[in-house]
Amino acid sequence: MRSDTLFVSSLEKGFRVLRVFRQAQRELGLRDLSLTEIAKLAELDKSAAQRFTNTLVTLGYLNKNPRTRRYSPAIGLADFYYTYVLSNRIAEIAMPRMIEASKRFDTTVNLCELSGSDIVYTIRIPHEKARYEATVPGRRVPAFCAAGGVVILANQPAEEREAVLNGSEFRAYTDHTITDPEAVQTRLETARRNGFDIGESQIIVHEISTAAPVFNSEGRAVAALQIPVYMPLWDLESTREKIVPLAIETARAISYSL
Amino acid sequence: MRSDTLFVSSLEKGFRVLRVFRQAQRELGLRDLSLTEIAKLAELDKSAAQRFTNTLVTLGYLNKNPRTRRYSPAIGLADFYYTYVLSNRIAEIAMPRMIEASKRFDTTVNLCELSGSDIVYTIRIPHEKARYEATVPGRRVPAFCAAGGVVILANQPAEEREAVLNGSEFRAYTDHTITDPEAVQTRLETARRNGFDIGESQIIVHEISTAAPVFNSEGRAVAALQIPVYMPLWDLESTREKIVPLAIETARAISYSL
DNA sequence: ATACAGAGTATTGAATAATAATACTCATCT
DNA sequence: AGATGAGTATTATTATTCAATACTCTGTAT
Repeated sequence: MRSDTLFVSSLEKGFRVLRVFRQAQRELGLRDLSLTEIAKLAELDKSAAQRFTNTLVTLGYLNKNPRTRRYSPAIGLADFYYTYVLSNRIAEIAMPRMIEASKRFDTTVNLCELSGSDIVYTIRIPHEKARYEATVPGRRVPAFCAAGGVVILANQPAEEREAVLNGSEFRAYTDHTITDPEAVQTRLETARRNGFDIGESQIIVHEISTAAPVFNSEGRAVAALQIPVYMPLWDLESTREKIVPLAIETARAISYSL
Repeated sequence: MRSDTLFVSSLEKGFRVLRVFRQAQRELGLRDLSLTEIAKLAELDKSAAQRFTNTLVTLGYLNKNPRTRRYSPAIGLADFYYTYVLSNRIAEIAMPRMIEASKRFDTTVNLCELSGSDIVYTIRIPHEKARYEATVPGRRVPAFCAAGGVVILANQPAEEREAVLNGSEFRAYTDHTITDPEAVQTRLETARRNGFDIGESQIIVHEISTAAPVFNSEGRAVAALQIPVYMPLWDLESTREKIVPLAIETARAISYSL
């Protein structure tokens, strides 16, 4: 049994400070925070907040505006994403194929991977104007209702799928989100049988999201190739006819090269 | 004078561990590392390396392969990029304009910002197949010879520009890289006068890199809009005729909305 | 104009988290 | 079979971190 002496709590506190900026964006719509706000959100006392923010500024991961004294995430954080994607072989293999796929119908093309009960969009080829947060990599959305999450979960061992679903909160993001547990299961079964999933307005209203699973050499779904299109330019029929084959074909091309 | 008691050295050691993965990619071509390699590269003793890697795995920022016992960057690191770009107002304003610009001639379009003596590509709209590391955000390149860096430096106060140049190593990346200090200065002056820069094969052979500065409301260059095109499909003349106006126009549109 | 409250900064003695030396296990190589 | 090095686990020591507190500054209320 691993001992707590192997856990460095000061490091965890430092990351806790970084994470409050994401929380502030999501819950408060704030791009920057005062020291007192950071202390509260990170559940640290004032001098701990002072020490950790000072350290993060010195290391280049936070900026401090000298006039307002408010803190914001710094460009040094982009280094970590770069480090991550450069070690991500799935992303490297997918990238040229996604760029090519994006041109077929002038659509955005994304790669996503499971993380806990979420999926993370790790690579994006933006092609259409959409909400800013849906154009940049790194966004997390719940796996149970996102097309990319559905196809990954559908193609996993049953007990792993159940563990993820049990850790999920089946919350509605739009009026169309499928949250009934039986309907969620049916959707997963259909996705497994079809080899793709189409979600309509599950997270973003008017978005038709098509995804196909990417398999590794052991036959395990490790990622999903996802192509969002938008009503009214696209409808379910045109998506089935054009986007579904493209998603499946691109996902397969990636899988074959893994 | 700020005291060292405000610096949390355990936090710095944790980040030092994360940064060795980037170093391993760059210097050793390795995607994953053993505990002993991490200890060496991070200049930590074995049990410190054990404690920090264990903590980073627990927090979701490193993966440990149970079979090989090697560590690699984890998807949790993408959260930090997302946090950073969501707080980056320049990127948010730039994104739809970059997507649109990308379609004009079917080219990649990038946004970059100065960081130390480097520029970091913070947003990329990939459009052509290129080296993988040139298609994902987060890549750092030296500002003195990259077109994006040249136009940012050219439009900054003289003492800030000199500070960056003095902190730069004028190293050649290709046979074409301009490294002579006088030639670097001439290039900066030309870029300032022209309102754009074109670099040919400065960092990547056969790449023609065009950049125009993005100004904030105080008239300060805060970013650059950069469009790479590749020989032999493009040459200097067609780049001047088509890409330069597009870069300037897109950078201006971004500047006007800041 | 003045007083007050809260945010932010700076200091420091004490506590405990982190250090790092070391023992042990296991796999690989000779 | 024995040696070596990587990795894991343990623990006494120490110095890093904690957190209480003093001080400064700014904005707001009276």
